[in-house]
Amino acid sequence: MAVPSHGVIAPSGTRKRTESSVPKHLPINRHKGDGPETPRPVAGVSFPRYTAGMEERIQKALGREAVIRRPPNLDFGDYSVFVGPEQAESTAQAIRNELGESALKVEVAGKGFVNITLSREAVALAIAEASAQGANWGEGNTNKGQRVLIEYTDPNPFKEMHVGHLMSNAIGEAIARLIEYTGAEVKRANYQGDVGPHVAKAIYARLFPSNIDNGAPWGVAYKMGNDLYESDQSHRKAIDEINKKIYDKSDPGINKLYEAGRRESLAQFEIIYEKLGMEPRKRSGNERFFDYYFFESATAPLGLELVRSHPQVFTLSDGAIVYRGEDEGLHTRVFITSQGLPTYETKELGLAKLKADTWDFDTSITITANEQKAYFQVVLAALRKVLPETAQKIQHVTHGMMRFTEGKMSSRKGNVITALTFLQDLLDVAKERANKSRAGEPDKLAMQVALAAAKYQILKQASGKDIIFDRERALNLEGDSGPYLQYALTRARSVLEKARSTKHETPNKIPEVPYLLERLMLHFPEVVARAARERAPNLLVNYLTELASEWNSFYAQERIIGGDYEAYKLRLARAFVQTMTNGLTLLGIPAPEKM
RNA sequence: GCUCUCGUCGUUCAACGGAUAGGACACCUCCCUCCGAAGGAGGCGAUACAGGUUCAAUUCCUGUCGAGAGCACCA
Repeated sequence: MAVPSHGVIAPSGTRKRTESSVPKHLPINRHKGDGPETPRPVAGVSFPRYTAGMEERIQKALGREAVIRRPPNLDFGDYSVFVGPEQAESTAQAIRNELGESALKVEVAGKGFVNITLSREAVALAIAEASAQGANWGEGNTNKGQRVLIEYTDPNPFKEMHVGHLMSNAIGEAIARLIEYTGAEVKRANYQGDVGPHVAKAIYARLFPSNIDNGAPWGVAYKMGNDLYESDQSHRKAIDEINKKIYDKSDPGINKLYEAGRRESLAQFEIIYEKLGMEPRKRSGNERFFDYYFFESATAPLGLELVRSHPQVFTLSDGAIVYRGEDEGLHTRVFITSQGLPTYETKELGLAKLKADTWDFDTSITITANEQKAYFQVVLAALRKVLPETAQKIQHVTHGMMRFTEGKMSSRKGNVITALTFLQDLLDVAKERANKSRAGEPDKLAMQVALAAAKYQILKQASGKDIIFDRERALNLEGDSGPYLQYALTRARSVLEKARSTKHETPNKIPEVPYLLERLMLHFPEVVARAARERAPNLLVNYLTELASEWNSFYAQERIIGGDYEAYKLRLARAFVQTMTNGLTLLGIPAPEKM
């Protein structure tokens, strides 16, 4: 479904380190002296999954459902669960028995919290695991065997892709990757409005050379057509005529123009998907970045068939066929106009059927702006009566709209920010920095940074809420931002690179007390699992921001190369690089080598 | 008017009914003879209002005020 004319724009940037206040200066790891030997994984032997399994082990000890979380302050421990004052002591004992030597201490605190602090060995093992598992670090199996279809982006041919589509794309792609990472088979779908009044408007503008320069982009033609449509009855009539002709393909001249416009628009979109860093799903062809491309021209007939074959579900009203949702607390919506044309609602029904016919999914997720929430509920209500088994597999995830601080923007007023201009603005700022950076290819880096800035702003917020765009803030590459994460990553990489050339013989010792950095890092798999479960990439964004902050602190305070515990600190740096790289990749944010 | 969503430092975002409400931007102090200052350390600063439920409420319920979105032939 095409994302409608959102208000426009980008978010501003801020928030980080949200999940807890990690004190930066515990009297940790200051002492010298010999720590225990680092546990080493034995080649070819899979070692116990201390971290990924930790929550499960605690859960098992509890014997019932309870929320296990990272405490608000790591002073309390590495895991915390609230069980109430009566149960606290017995629960603590059960957890002690279950965790054994993995836990340094399990204690009752406050009015019924059980706090669990991992042993030094357990933390070190988690860090070793992070590096050893490489690109698989953080993977889960909570969605193993699931087949998930996810539809997002949904730009309309003949119109421009704007920032709203960018939001849908960033959120959809991140959710797709998160769900894949937890074991599901994921197919990406893009649903596009290649028929309908907006197409007629664009074609109408193009039909008459006096209206518009024939070489103008289709997005411009659409705007022109829309203005004409609203300005005069005769234009409106003519455009309605064209709309019909597009549906029934009765006019060769229009058909030709239509085919060209559709092709040109779609090709343009693919270029943007590539810029956005999507992975090609197919080797060649014009449609490469999604597994499936669904079009309204295909869903319309399917939807019409569904509506017409269920006269008991729909009712005739003023010549139109409608669905009355009042009984379900919804409202009435038109499915077939009095002129006999299918509306968006009917096409959506057809889309549900088309999806189900195309791939046998367990779950179908659709990402749209939240202004479509009520509409979607009506469609879903109708679908439950028409295709009940498909209806129950459908989930709707909504995102807020981008709005300007100066006031509301509207596509009808023509002040929409297109996807390309938005990216270009960020790119211009990023370029200034990139040219002064250590990167070998500043242009490439600038694009990576611009993408990071854009996606971070979109993904950092809980979905469903509007994103307020403050241009100055949006273009600020400091503080809570995508580049902040990238910067932390490249500094760690830089240390590792330098360590390769300056080789020191250091004893393989580890500090007795774990650094906060490692204690934070070991939670990565759990964060990924939760973000996937809740379809909430912002949880991962928050966590990575906190992690980057902790790394920057660690880096500022601790001498790594040439310092105490050099080998262990380098191992930590390696684990951090792996965690940040995997996290950024899951979000669809580029992880540069240098910057 | 009806329905839904939302009101948290000056601004913009966190906090899955639990611990001292956490960041960033802005503002004020500090820190590059030392692995990268797109960085680090510190300071200032908030739950719209009124009730209710609960051992415990930013979170759940009711009301008031305020903001946004949706509400029949657009998508």
